[in-house]
Amino acid sequence: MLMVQKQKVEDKKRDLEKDVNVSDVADFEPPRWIFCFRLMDQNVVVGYPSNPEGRSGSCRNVAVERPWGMKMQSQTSLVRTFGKREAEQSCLALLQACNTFEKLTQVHAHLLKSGLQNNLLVLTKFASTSSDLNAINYASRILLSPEVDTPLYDTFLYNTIVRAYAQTGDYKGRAVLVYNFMRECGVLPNKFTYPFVLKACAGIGDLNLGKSVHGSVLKFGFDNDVHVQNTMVHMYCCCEGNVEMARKVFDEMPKDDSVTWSAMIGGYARLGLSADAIGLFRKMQTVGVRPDEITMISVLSACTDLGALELGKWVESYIQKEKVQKSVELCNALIDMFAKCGDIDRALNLFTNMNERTIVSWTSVIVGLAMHGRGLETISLFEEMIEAGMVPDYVVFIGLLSACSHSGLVDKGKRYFDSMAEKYGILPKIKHYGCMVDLLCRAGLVKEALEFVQNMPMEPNQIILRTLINACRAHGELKLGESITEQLIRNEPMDESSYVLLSNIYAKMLQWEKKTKIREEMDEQGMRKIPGSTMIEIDNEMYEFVAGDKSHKEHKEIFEMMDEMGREMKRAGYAASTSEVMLDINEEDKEDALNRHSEKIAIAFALLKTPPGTPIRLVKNLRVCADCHSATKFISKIYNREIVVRDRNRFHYFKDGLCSCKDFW
DNA sequence: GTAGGGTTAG
Repeated sequence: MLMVQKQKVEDKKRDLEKDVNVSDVADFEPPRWIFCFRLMDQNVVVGYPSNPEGRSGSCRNVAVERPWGMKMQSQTSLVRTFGKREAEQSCLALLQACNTFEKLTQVHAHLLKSGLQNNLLVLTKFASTSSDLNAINYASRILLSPEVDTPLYDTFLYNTIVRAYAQTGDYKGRAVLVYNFMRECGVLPNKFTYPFVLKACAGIGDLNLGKSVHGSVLKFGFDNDVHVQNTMVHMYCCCEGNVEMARKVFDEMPKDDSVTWSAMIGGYARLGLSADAIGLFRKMQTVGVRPDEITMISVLSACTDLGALELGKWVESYIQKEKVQKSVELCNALIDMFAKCGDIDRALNLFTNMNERTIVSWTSVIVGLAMHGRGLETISLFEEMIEAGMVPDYVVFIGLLSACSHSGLVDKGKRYFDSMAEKYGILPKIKHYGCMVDLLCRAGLVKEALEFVQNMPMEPNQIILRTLINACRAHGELKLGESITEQLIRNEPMDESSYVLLSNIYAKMLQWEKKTKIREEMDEQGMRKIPGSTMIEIDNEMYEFVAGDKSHKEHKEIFEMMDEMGREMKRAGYAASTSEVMLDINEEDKEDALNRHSEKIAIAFALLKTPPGTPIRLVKNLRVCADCHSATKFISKIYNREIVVRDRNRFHYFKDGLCSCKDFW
């Protein structure tokens, strides 16, 4: 008679929806050994199926409860009836049925009152499955209290708490504390403890603890456990400056699997060592380890970083061919890759054909469109997203605001910024303020931008100050720029980019002595300007050029090509924009310096290496300079080539002497 | 009860 049909439960659930307490319990998804639970005169009955051996088909009431006015069988009688494990499971069922921390404490108090003492197994299990920090704290407080004696489950219990904290966003440090406490109590870690605590170390970048855990792993001989070592690789990759150590662990592992390779490839990719990531992926294939979906996501992220569209396309076909499972996340990575490697239409195409989209899918296309300067499309896509019932998060607003900024949509940007808090309840973070400063600065509203910064609820960061300084330089507010830069250098005296900014301002003010002094100071401190570089992919190989680069074996031919380009451009009416050159040299030398920019070298190389009419794709590490921008426009017309340039923050499509950015960048 | 992944202003 306790065989309640599913339909009946559903009906009851619906009837009782108004009653918060009961429906909370009814929402509970029962573990598999509990086959039914039903609501009977407002009592909750947890029923068991026939036991695994197939004895007795009847179910017994293990816990009968009037909503939150508890009437429980005592633990001893539960144990007598069902054995220890089942008794614990029934407690767990009740605790899991609490979907709020408040309910948890209530139920736990009742359990204690009914003689079901501190059931640590149940509590820690609850904490580990809960994302509620309060629940984890509550359980760990009990576990760590001195009067608790946990002879049976020592390591397991600690593992559970360490794991729960390791999975939190901001409290991974507590996982480390619990681990330390566990060691102090003389509880030995096992092979499951290490991945948890290493993950926490990785999350907070605690290299010292990571190393000491590594020592402990060696001491107890867990260094032949592939799971432990995989997390070790991950940990070293996440702790700054220790890729070499990660690689050492990786190289010395007696056996590895796709996870090991993913950890190492992903580590390289996250650190921006994209060429290493791709190289290791190629090695992985020669070794014969089958890459999985997650490997492919890391590889795609490396392609995205390099702007390696051809390689990215190859990865896509590889995914098809090898039938790698195409999850939403993998699709998102593909969309991001195509968008950032310059094939935004392919990205849009993939996006439209997805049957399930997450906020990340939307964000990827929105950011992609923003990078391509397609501001109005970005906005309509955002509106479409809202209509589709997606809840916007703070990341998508960064994409949206930067779209407004790249397309000069000042009023729209301001409106969306205000709507964040008003309409969507998202408090703008410093990055959103940064977007707004950028928006105002690009539109030439330097004074308004300054006012905006002064009225911000937080202190401006270095990025915002730099945006202001660049705007001051571009719009002739040199004195103001100088004073902000000096402030910037006082804040962070060891950052070379501030010195570069200041020296650029002095160049523009024609104050060569001050500029030389800055350069000397930089030399004294051993600082160097980041050299501008341009990358190009030809026949699946990436080539990188810096200004005046003669490292390529065909540099003679390349420079001849550049001379020819220069002659053709002059004939077509090109004049070098020497005002951007920040060197104290004469006009002729300035022109020469411009001609040797890495972008022009890469274009000359591409003209030599690719058949007429094929598009040229370039990836720069800095923003494209005014002279290269103008020169590239000329070249696109003279040589009848589509030239796609991804610079530090957006795409430029050069065709027939025009650029898609409409000279606004 | 075990590991590994993606989106973020200049």
